[in-house]
Formats: sequence, structure tokens, C-alpha cells
Amino acid sequence: MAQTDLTIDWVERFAGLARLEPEIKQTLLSRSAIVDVPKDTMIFGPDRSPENMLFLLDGTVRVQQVSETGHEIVLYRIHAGESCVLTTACLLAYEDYAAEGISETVVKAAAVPRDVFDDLVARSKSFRDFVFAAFSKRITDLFRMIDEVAFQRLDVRLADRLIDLSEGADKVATTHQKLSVELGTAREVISRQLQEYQRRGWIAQGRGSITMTNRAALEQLAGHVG
Amino acid sequence: MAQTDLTIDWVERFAGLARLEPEIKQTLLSRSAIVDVPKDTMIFGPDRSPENMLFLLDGTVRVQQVSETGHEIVLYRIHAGESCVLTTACLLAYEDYAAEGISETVVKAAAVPRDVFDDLVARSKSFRDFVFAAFSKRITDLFRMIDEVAFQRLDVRLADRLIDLSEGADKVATTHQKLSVELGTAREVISRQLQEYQRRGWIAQGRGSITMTNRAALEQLAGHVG
DNA sequence: CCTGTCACGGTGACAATGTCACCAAGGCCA
DNA sequence: TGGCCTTGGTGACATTGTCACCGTGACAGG
Repeated sequence: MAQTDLTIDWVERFAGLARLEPEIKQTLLSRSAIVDVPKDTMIFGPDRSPENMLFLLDGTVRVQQVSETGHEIVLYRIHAGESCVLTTACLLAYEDYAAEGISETVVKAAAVPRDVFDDLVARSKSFRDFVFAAFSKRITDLFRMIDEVAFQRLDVRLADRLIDLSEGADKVATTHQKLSVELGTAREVISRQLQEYQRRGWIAQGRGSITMTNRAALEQLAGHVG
Repeated sequence: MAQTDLTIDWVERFAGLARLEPEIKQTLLSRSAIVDVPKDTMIFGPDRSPENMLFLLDGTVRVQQVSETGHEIVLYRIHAGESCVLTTACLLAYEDYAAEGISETVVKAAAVPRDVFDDLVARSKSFRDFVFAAFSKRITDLFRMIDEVAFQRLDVRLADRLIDLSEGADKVATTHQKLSVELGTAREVISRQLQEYQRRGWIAQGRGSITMTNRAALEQLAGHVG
């Protein structure tokens, strides 16, 4: 199949950027660099401060946090068509930081240096709106996250996450360990819960994989009312 | 004692704004309005979208979230000398939202209309830096919050919160119910934990108040290593 | 002064989740 | 083949959340 070149006129691929003034688009295109990142690379982290703001053209980046206690939890993901505003801006301005961004796939992104970013914010109202909207979305996501961690039952959260991770497929390739990091809990807890799903006939388990045999039941539990 | 008028040249009271270009300061001062808010007023919330960005001159604002399940949790507080950038910007750009800001005391603030805010962001690099630094601080706080809710023991979190709320005094005027909202847990859990503190001789309880009789022990539990 | 009402806090039983220690099987490689 | 690591299972126990219910103090209105 013919693969579209993602790097040509990539600005058009971002919903919030389509209405930028032509000269702003031009600045973005001419003063950014296309970068390719291998899978499982730490893109930013405590000791790896980013000098660029990234616009993701392809792939996904997982942002997670490592606690002092050694516990880990996934905070959110950045998908193609989204930008790293939040985490980047954080790191630009602030130091002590426990979050890290890791490429989950091969990633292609447009890198905008911070001085260019600042210049664009100053010059374009549309760009400012894009930036603040991106911040806003992330922050509401974080609020939702806090709510879930504090108040949602684990069986509901796990069902929800399984459906998310499946991306429509029936089979999810992951381990109990990884799922426990997704939800910020312990592997044993995940194992127990998955056994319960299995007992009910909702899933089948293999080593390193989970097959959904009753997606509807999981969706109902997760509150995906349809 | 002679009370300084907070409303004259209030910009100087914000650490991050002191270095603003003079004409920017002037815009801030001339195009903002000083507002007074009574105690226990909802300043922003799901059905009360703010049209202004607030710079807090005096008092504190508590930002909390009400979950669909009816549970509540305190997200953070805005103190004098801080601004509402985060929540405001969110609400400006985004709709569905469960967080609300409530004045915990009488509050005096400078209100900057959103078009003035946008204009300042465009014109002043210092102001941009201030805004992004404020975002950044809030977001790292939220990350810390997620970490605590997910991984910290309740006895540690409660001790920490008690010390915070005491503001140096020995007596904290609050109820078990309010403390449970602070931590996003249930009143019974708070009651049990406070009884344990009491049993150890760390606190004494009255109706609607807690007196710390061994602050050092609480600080040690909270990890306030000194 | 009485009395109803409400906020505040206490309690016990039980469910859900987290922690710990340990085990077993599969896969990989020297 | 034998080690070694990853993955997952298990039981005992601690911590936290939920539910139902009770007693007491504060306070307003009669």
C-alpha cells in the first residue's frame, strides 16, 4: 500500500493547528525537525530534560511515574496527532520531577525548539489557543485519573483498561505485571481479578496474553453504557 | 497595627511578576479589578465558569472534586500570592469538568479578564514565563497527589495533612468528615486513625477540634525528616 | 425549660485491596 | 542438561473501604 509521507505538511494533521495563520504554519514547518525514536526509549525523564516540544506524528508515548517507594503508575498516553505540551512545559520550567515519557512503539515526531515555541505563543492567538486547549485536556484527564485511583473499584478500572489496551482487537498482549503498573496496583491483585474474569468466562489467559471472550460483559462492568 | 493596603501595586506581591516590564505591570494594574469574595463561596465550578483569571491577594481557595459516586477529594489550595492559572485556563478552554473552587476564608483578589490575559501572554515574555511556571507547579503537585493517593499509607497521609492544616499552631479546628474529604477517604477511617494517634498520646480530640500533643511524632510519621 | 433535629463521632462486621513469602512452570541460553 | 529469568499462582495476613446503627452534644423553637 502507498504510505503517505507523514512529514510533509504535518501541521495539517493536528486538528487544533489547521486554522493557524499561514506564516505561523510556515514557521512551524521550517523551524522544526522530524525525529525518529526507537521503541522503548526514554524520551524525557528526571535526568533527561527535553529541549524540544514534540508533536507526535506516529506512534504512542507512555507517561508514567516512579514513586520513591518503587511503585509505578501510568499517568497518560500521547497519541499521534497530540503534543507533549504539558510534560514539556513542566520540564522546561521546573526541576524536581518523577515522571518519564517512554516510546511504546517506533515514534515519529516534529521537534520544536523552546525558543521557537515561545515565539509562536507570542505571535499567534490560534497557537495560544491550541496550547491552552492541550493543557486543559491533559489536566482534566489528570483530574479524572485522581478520581479513579481514589474512588473506583479495581474490577471496573481493570475492565476499562483492558478495553482501552485492546484497541478493538480481542487479544491483548501484556503481562499481569504491566497491567499492575497501568493501574498502580500489585501484580497479585491483577492475577486474582483476571482469574475472576476467567471464572466468569469473560476472558481466556495465556502466558503474556489475554483473550476477551465476552467483551460486552467487560464493557458493561467498565460502565461503557451503549 | 497598620494594615497595608493590598490593592495598591499588588503586582509586587507576586514573586514571578516582580520582573515584569513596567508597561506590562501597568496594564495588569489598570485593567484588573479588585474583588472581595465572602467565605464559603463557590468561585468556579461545573456550572460556574470563570470569566476572569484571579490573582489571590489574601485568603485561600480550596479546589476539590466531586465524583459521580458522591465522593469528594481536595485537589489543592491556592494561597495568597498565587494565581488560578490552571483551573481558569482549563475552564476557559474546556467544558466537562467536576472540579470546583471554594473560598475557605474571605478572599481578596485581582481579576484579569481573559482578553487582557491573552494580550499579556502575547506581549510579555516574563508574563509567559510566569504563566508556564504556575502551570508547571500545579501539575507537579497533581503528580505528587496521584502518587500519594495510589501508594501512600493513610496514617502517613493523615499526619501530613494535619501538620499542613495546623499552620504551625497546636490546635486544628476541623471535623473527621472534613478530614476524610481532604484525603478522599471515609469518615470512619479517619476516626479510627485519629483514635490510634490518641492512643499513642500524639493528639487530644475535642468535638470539632484536634490538639497535637506530640507534633514531633506526627512529623516523623509524615516523613518530615529534619 | 423541654424537645426535636442535626452534626459529630464511635463501633462492629464484613468486603475489597495491598503486602509478603514462597512455589511452579515455561522459555532461553550457555 | 542445567541454570536462570520471567510469568503467574497461592495462602496468610494487614490495611482500608463500606454499611448499618448508635449515642451524645449543640442548638433552635416552642
